[in-house]
Amino acid sequence: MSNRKREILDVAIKLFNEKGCINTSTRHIADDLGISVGNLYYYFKNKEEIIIYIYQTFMDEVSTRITLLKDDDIAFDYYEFLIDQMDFELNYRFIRLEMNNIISKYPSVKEAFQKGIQIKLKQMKNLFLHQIKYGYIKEIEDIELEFIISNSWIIITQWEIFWIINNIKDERVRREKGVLNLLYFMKPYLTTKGLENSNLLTSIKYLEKGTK
Amino acid sequence: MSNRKREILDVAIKLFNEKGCINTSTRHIADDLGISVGNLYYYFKNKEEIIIYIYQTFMDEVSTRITLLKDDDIAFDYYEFLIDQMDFELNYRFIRLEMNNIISKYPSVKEAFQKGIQIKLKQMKNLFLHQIKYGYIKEIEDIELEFIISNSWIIITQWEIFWIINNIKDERVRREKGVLNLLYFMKPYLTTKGLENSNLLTSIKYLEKGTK
Amino acid sequence: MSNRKREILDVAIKLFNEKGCINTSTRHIADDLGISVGNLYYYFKNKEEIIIYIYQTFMDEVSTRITLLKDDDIAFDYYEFLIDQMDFELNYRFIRLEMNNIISKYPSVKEAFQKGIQIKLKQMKNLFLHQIKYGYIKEIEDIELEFIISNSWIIITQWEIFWIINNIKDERVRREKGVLNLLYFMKPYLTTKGLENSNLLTSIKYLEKGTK
Amino acid sequence: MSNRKREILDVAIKLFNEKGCINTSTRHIADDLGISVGNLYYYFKNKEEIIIYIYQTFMDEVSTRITLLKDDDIAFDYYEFLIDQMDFELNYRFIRLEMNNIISKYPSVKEAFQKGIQIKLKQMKNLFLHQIKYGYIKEIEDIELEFIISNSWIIITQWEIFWIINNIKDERVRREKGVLNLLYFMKPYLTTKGLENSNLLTSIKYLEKGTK
DNA sequence: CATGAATGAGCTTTCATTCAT
DNA sequence: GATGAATGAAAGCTCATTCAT
Repeated sequence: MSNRKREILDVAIKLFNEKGCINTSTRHIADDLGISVGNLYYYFKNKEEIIIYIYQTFMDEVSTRITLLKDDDIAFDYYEFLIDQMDFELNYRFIRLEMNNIISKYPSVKEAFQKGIQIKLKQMKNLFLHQIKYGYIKEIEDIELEFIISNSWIIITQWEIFWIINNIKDERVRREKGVLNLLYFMKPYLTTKGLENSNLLTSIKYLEKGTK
Repeated sequence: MSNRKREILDVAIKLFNEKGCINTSTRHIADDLGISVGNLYYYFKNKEEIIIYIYQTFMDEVSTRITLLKDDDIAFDYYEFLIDQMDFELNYRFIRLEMNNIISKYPSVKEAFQKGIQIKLKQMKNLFLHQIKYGYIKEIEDIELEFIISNSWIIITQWEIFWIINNIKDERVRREKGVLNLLYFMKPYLTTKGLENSNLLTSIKYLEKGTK
Repeated sequence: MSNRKREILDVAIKLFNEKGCINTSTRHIADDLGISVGNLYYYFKNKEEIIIYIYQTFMDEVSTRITLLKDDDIAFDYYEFLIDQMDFELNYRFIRLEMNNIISKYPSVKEAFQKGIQIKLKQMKNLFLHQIKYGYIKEIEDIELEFIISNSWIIITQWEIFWIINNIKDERVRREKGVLNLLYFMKPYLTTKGLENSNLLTSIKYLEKGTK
Repeated sequence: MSNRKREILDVAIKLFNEKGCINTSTRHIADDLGISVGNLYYYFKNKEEIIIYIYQTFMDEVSTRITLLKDDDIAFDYYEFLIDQMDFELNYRFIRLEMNNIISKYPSVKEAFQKGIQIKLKQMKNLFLHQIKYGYIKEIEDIELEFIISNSWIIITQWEIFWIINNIKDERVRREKGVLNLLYFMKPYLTTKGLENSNLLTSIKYLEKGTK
């Protein structure tokens, strides 16, 4: 990918996160970069394509970040995973926050989202099954597991709007709250072994100090 | 409130839910009602005010719907409450789905949202404390309770986007999935007494049949 | 139709004829009239609609101009009909001259054109049949008649481009040449009775003087 | 002319005929050929020049195609001439169909057209005079001949728009109709000798079968 | 010869809002 | 109360053309 294309995407991501994707015009992006609109359209055939490229970048980064769990008796590292994950997701906040508006305005983006979500859900299921197998997470019936996973997805992607409305203005603080949201969500599903051997509880304690 | 004002709000709500708030123009609302744009602006000074009024209507209805729990030893009626609650929330879906865009475009709406969320959270907390007091829900430390409640809010308000992206096209089916999301979310917090005496488990079973 | 709507159409017709329909932007029209573009779009939902309205106006005027031939033994008045017809057609020159470009850019205009042409062809056929019946025009086989009529249409609608390229700059002179094109085209089909009793030959003579 | 220049013209002609000259961008031409826009502008200083070159190519081919009638007593071969002529004109349809737009957008193209038309008219006149001399076509006064020739030009160049609007979608069928337009146009001017000795009538019969 | 990045003006269209009547 | 004409800014996008390399 050419440098300029990268630059456009970077500026677009920045502005989308700052002001919202819907509220950011192609001219805004061009102006911010100091190029002409025509030039922007030389690299991308329309705004939809910009969004799709951003989403692909996002998904690519997601893939490289996957904690590949080998089939070993090892507890999941909640802290590292979540801090890392959410930190990086902040760079693409607009995707979660404006998902519905984006979908209804740019239909082909919806397809990209649908593919992306399938991958995420599979990864999450594998993670759960692994932790169940080695006794870190309690046995769960399959149908319940499906809903636990969808609840995880909802919390992972939608926590931020809650803290925005609750007027937490510091992005970093928000993110820590978001991590706590997920840690507390997971807590009841852990076995005694899970609570004793994973870093879930210590992570909670560590983050709660920071939050105060 | 004058009849006309009410009519405008009703049409606005209808269109916002159908096509999205951002995609619905003031002219569109006026046309649908069969009045002039000028007249619409006689009743509301701008689009922002319409949204705020809708949100107030929404909050008012929320209040009247509150299951006022007396201080009695009685299990919470999950089924009736959630079905009723979510059914009614469908009438204001756009608020949840476009929350972020609305906030960033109409800053004064944010304040209304902030007030509204405080009320909701207080209600939810009372409910939890009541059920804990009578042994239907496990004892929970205060800080954990805060996050359980924020997680509840996130799931209650944000479940729909998950099922939309997962291509569940029937609104009714989506809503039932949403109810299941919350029921499964609550399940681990219930005591044995809670599981035996509340209708949470039977509600789950009942809804799972329908969903298939 | 409101005055403003009429004004917009009039300015549009003027500019379309002067600079071409394709080369005239909606902003040109608005500027020429001294109104805002927004206002123009208040009256017409898009440029296509403007064109269709113009074409309808055109066809309506065509209808009122139809020489309704009763079933009497009377020679067709070439002069009055053609001078009148072509004079008025000058006001809508762009339709003939840019037909192909308009059709390919505004598909729904094509349908309007198609309907219009059918009416025209029917009228022309009736006229021929009437003149044949009373011996002013020679007997013609049906299939030949079809092609004579299509040739008439081609000449009636497309003569102007010939005289433009041949550098006849005066619109009035061009029109007289156009009339002569059609008179000469008709000439071979007239019977002796036709030549003696209609004003075709005298019209030719009259116009030729003017042209020189 | 360099090969590359030729290639550009060929692609331009192809695209102009397919999608219209006005609707074909320089970038489109370059892409179709697989060269850069910059390179295209190395060979032609602007789009206008491309059109002029195409028109010159067109006129050159016209010249080579001229049936040079020697001063012999021989009937004109309508069929071969017209099929050949119109077949080849299909390759430059856009010139006839968009003539007016092209002229008003690219004024210097107009001059080229003007020169071209003069040549054509002269050829046609020679042809008529030759056939009159040997009694195939009736005697015609000079001024009438001028108009017959201009009518021929109009029909030869403008027939297609009629059949396009009449929804004849097959190019080949359209062309045959166009040939018939001209054959029928010529018919009344032929003498008995002309009708008996030329292939005009047989051509008509032959083509009418195909058209049905 | 050839590339392809860059420009800037222009296009059609939408929309919240105002205001004279 | 009610109308609806009017505004002007802004949106997404296209295109002929230029120019450094």
